[in-house]
Amino acid sequence: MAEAYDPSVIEPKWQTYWEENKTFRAERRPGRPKKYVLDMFPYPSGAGLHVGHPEGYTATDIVCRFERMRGTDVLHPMGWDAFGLPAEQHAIKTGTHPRSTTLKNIDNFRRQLKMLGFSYDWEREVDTTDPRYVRWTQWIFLQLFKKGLAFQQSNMPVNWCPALGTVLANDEVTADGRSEVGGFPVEKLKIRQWSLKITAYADRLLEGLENLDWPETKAKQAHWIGRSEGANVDFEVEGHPGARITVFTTRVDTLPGATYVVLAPEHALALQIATPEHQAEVKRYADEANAKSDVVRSDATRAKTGVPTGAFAVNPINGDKIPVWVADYVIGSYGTGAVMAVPAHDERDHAFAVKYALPIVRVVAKADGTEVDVAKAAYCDDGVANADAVSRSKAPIEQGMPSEKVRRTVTDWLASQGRGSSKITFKLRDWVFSRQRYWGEPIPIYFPVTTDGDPRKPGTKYEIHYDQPIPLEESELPLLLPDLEDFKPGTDPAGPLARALDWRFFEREGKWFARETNTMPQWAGSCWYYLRFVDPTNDEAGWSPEAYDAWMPVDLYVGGSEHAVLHLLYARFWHKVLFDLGVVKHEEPFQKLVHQGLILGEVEHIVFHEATAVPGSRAKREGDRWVDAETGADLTDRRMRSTDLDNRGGAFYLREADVPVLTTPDGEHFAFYAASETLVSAERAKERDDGSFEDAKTKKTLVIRKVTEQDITKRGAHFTLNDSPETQVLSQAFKMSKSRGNVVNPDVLIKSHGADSLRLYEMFMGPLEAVKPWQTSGIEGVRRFLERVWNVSTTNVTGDPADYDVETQKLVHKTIKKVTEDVQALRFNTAISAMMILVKHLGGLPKVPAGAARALSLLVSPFAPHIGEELWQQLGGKTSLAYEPWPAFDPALVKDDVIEIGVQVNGKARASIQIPADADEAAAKAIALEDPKIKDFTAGKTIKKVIFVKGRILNLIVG
RNA sequence: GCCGAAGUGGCGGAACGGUAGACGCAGCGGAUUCAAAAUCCGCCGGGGUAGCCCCCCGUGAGGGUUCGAGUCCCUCCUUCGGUACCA
Repeated sequence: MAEAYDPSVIEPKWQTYWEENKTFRAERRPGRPKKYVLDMFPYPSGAGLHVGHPEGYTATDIVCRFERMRGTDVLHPMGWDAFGLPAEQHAIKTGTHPRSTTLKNIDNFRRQLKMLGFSYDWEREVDTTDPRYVRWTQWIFLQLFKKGLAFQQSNMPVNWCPALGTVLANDEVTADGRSEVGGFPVEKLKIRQWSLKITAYADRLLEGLENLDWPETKAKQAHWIGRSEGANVDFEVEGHPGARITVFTTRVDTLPGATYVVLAPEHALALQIATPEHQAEVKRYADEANAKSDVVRSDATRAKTGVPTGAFAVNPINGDKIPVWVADYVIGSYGTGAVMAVPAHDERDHAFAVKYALPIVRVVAKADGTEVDVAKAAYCDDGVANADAVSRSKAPIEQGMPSEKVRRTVTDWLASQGRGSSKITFKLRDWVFSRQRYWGEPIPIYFPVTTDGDPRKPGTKYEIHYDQPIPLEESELPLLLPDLEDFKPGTDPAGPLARALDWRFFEREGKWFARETNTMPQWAGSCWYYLRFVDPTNDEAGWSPEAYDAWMPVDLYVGGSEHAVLHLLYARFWHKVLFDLGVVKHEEPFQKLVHQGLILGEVEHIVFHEATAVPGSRAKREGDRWVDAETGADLTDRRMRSTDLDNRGGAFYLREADVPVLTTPDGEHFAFYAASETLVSAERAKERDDGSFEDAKTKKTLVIRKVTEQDITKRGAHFTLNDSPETQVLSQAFKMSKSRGNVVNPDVLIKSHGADSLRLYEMFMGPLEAVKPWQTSGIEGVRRFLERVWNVSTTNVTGDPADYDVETQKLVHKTIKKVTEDVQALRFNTAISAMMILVKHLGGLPKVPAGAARALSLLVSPFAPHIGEELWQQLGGKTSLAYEPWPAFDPALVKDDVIEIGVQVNGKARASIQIPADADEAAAKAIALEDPKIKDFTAGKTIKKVIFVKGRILNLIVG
């Protein structure tokens, strides 16, 4: 008896072998096909790998190992997207330099990935924070700058939190304009920002999607780009000969029905044209709108508000004088920041017109000419022009003219009058590219400084001329970050780099200059890493044309769908810019894209109890739980945001119960609840944003209790409690999160079951793209499978061809066919089940043919490479099987001579029969009619019709 | 609201328009064992009948197309993801 399967021995053995032999070094050999298979490289967080990483990485690894065995040259690299906020936050807390944190985390990630046996070419590892990498990120920025695609905007509104000394993203700001962390006031500050002109590529980014083999992500990007065709129309303003309001509309056919014009609060003309008696009101309204957070402003369910300017615009199509309003439902940054309002045919305009009693004029009828009642709701569909449209228009509209034609007619007429033109508008905005942070690529730009001395010395007066940006010479790259001691954001929105005075200011030929202190966003490094992988150590260029030709484009790109829009759109944008520069040769970088599905935690069964809030002062820590100091009862804690609490002179109270919470020294608030005996059925429980649950009716917090499968039974569509069959239980898999405590650690699983089992299980869970709940017992199932693979391949193996029976040969070849096809289609779960069937069969044989065992080790090796290699060696392989030819199947052996097909009578399955594979209809029918069951169903009836699909079905229609 | 994906046993999931539930997990029964673990074998949608034959029902709901629908079409419901005063 051979030794037992022990992954802890064979896995390190083969990992060392691959490393020492550089088994997976990517090389191009003449005359071979190539495949560039790319994983989205990770941000090396301190938490290490989670089970989501190996999912996509195993999928690509299987493809790569399979392709190598089929003679393909494979590029399969890995690297680190290593700039980013967590390392910087860690630095602020601990004073550890982000570089050392980052390097430590990278080491940990690399160790974990190597333990999983991925066939990366580790000589191509890239790190976006490496100066040799940063150099070329900055080089690309300079190209963008020189093409005018990187530019500064001086008054980009940002969320500035003075208390935290930092700029916040929109989702870090609460609805009432405070910081999510700490609840400090947030101001809208207009600061100078770098932007990239991605909008210049909007059309090409949209068109480029067409021929890509991408999933629904294409639709998401198209939606994000948001192209709309319409027209700009100019309205003159009465009493302001120079002023002209340009509106963008997609429904220029409704122009005769425009009864007022609305400007965004930030529109430049708003204050200018407001009449004296309306000035103050317009100003107040604009200020209020500006103070509102974007979250509040974009809440479409909010009632519309607005104020009149007192001014009147002239509708160019009929000369009508219509009022000009200011309202925040019009967005300043989309279109022209002004709309013509046609309440009869636009929902928002309708709601606004009803509220402020503005006239509603109907100019579109249904296609058949019938008029729609627009008193209650707008009619927004296309239709035909009605009589009013004709009478109210100087343009040659005819009654009954379809909307599409009216649009062309009106646009042409406006153009001829010089009052409008057709226009295409995009939702896509330019990409704000600067961050007021330390741990990012410095922007390789500096500015002239006028000063009365050395601007590095305190008290020196100086002025930085941001309007005169100067790019660094390419030879001066990379521009590296200065070493800082203190990474805290300060009072200066220019960011922490502004404090590195020796770095920031420099003197050249008697003149002073100041470097840009903003850094690039984390997206920058990931915008081109796939290009660096083809030539990772090149110091003459980001990549050479030869290396590019050898490997690009990326043939398969696998990563999470959370990057469906931003990363994938930004990278495509840079690629197109590089294409225009002639340094890349394809318009699109990623040919085929697949998103692996999220892996959720194990399913939890949850029972809800009514709860009573307990004052924070009574909560006592006991081990890792909280108890009520008075009653000794277990308490459930809930972390609260200060904005959800009542602040009474510095003491925070729960709103729902008027009970004080516990506030920790670092400003976190915890509410506590004691469970009551009263159960609440799951259909009444509603999950809150913070993960806690409330009663949908009473809005009161519910306490949860986890139960096991033994405690519950499925009744109808739901699980209910055995002890209380009316109480529904919530059975749900939640997203893995530290706070929920349902995170599965790959290190632990590798230790207990081995990397091969983990890889195999993740592929066996279900389709790659699907969201799937984790099930630890499932990994034990695939572990058993690997044990069986091991046992059939190491025990009783016979080299005698006489023992290789035909049935086994057939099954081996069918399995080869199935696995080959499934791997090519990325259907790994069904490929594994096919191998399970083969192993089951081999296990039942008195002796296992060596040919079958060898085929099995080859087939299993892309999925579970360590056991594959080990068995291959034990079966006589002299070297790694990584380049062993993938087994071919014999078509003759895949076909069966006798097959089983179903027989239906009147479309209902009644029996199955064995027939020769090449049997024709008559033969099949004859055999079927001999079958006793079929005889029963056809007895005394005539066969009216026979449907026969060769190899599939026989259907007898009788009557 | 809009766009997209998906609803199949106790659970994860299979199924070119052709015998629904492959494969695995959990469960049940048996073999092995002094015993247990491990392993191996068998059963495993619901109901009827009853042991092993067989019949009926069954892929979110309701219609439709078809000899035949989990699969195609229409309407609706639910879940998940994205997005949202975008004129």
